[in-house]
Amino acid sequence: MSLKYSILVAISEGPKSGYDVAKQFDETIGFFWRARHSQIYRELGKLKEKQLVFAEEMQQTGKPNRIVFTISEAGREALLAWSREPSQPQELKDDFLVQLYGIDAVDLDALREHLSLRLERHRDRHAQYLAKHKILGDADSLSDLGRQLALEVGIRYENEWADWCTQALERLSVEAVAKLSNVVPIKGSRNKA
Amino acid sequence: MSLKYSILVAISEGPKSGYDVAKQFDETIGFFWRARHSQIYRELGKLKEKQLVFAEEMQQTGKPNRIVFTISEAGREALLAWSREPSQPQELKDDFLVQLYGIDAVDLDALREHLSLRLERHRDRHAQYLAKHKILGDADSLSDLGRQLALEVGIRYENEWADWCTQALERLSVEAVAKLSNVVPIKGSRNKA
DNA sequence: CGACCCTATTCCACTAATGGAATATATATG
DNA sequence: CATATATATTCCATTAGTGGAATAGGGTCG
Repeated sequence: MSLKYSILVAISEGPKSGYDVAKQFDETIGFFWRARHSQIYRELGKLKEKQLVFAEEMQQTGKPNRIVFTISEAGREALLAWSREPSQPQELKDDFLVQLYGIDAVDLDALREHLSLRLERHRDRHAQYLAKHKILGDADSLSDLGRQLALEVGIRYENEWADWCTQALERLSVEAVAKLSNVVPIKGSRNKA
Repeated sequence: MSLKYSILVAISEGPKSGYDVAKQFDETIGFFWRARHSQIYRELGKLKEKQLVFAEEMQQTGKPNRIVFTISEAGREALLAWSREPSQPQELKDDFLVQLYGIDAVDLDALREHLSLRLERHRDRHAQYLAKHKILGDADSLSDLGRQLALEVGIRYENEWADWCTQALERLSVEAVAKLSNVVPIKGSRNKA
């Protein structure tokens, strides 16, 4: 529900075109709320209709005209109102965990491969967040502090996942699983064999 | 995209009615993939159409007839195929982080309140996952190991969030912020004041 | 005995998000 | 010169998810 507000936050920092917002989503806000440019433009249209932003068309040649959006007083109020109602924490929602849950019905080798891929990816992301965090340095303003804290969620998140992947790879290794399988076949009362 | 497969996983354990699946979602799979019963019934219908499950109506009096779904061979294959293609890790996507990012445009007191609420909630969830994990004991079968690993993601996730909330509450406390604000107003070139 | 929860499913209106095609020009890179 | 990249927006088809009403008889608790 808050793509709308994510965009409003972006514009609250200063007037921006759809293109600018999309760029900012790629670089910063998108860490916490991803969106395609098509979504952004559509949402921007709605914000304009509701008069939370106003639009100004800048003449350009060669490219389509730039439409610059500025937040309105109503927009600022909407942002405040939004921040006052509690938001739902993101639920864990992941194919991969479902696959683990149903591990008996699934291709174990594939799972291991996916684990390695994820490990890499989480490490990358972790490094990315860390770099952004470093740039902020010691937060000496409230707005830096906010961004820092937000990034720290990202850092923790990716770090835990990476760590978990490493563990999971060990505990699901061929050798580790072989040790298990020897013990269970008696108990394993699944519908197959 | 994988509500479909989450349901298929549930049914792969043994024949179940929509109601059974919904219950299981409340208790276990739903930790990793939430869904309303209305979604489940709809998806079940689609699975049946695609012949990944077959349905058998059990006569009952008093209540609507129970429709029991059993996985088909095609269903098992679909599950395998699904597990072979890599899944996208869940993106961090959270209103709260966006609010932090836009902290200047937002109600700070409200933010603090929400942080406390979240802290509680994450602690609750953490305890919940931990309890489920304990029940599994030392995983002595592959399927237990899978479930254990899945739960461990939940445990880590909730734990990190709880930890972060605690930190954030300190660093966003009135006193902490007061110290900041004294330093910055010169630099703060926001559009207000 | 009334209130409420459990079993069990169907249906529907709605909002949100995905993802990519289409269009058009300037500038930079090799 | 060709190719790619950056600027800038519009449109659209589709999937996924939310949330709650409607129906209906059974059992449980005080």
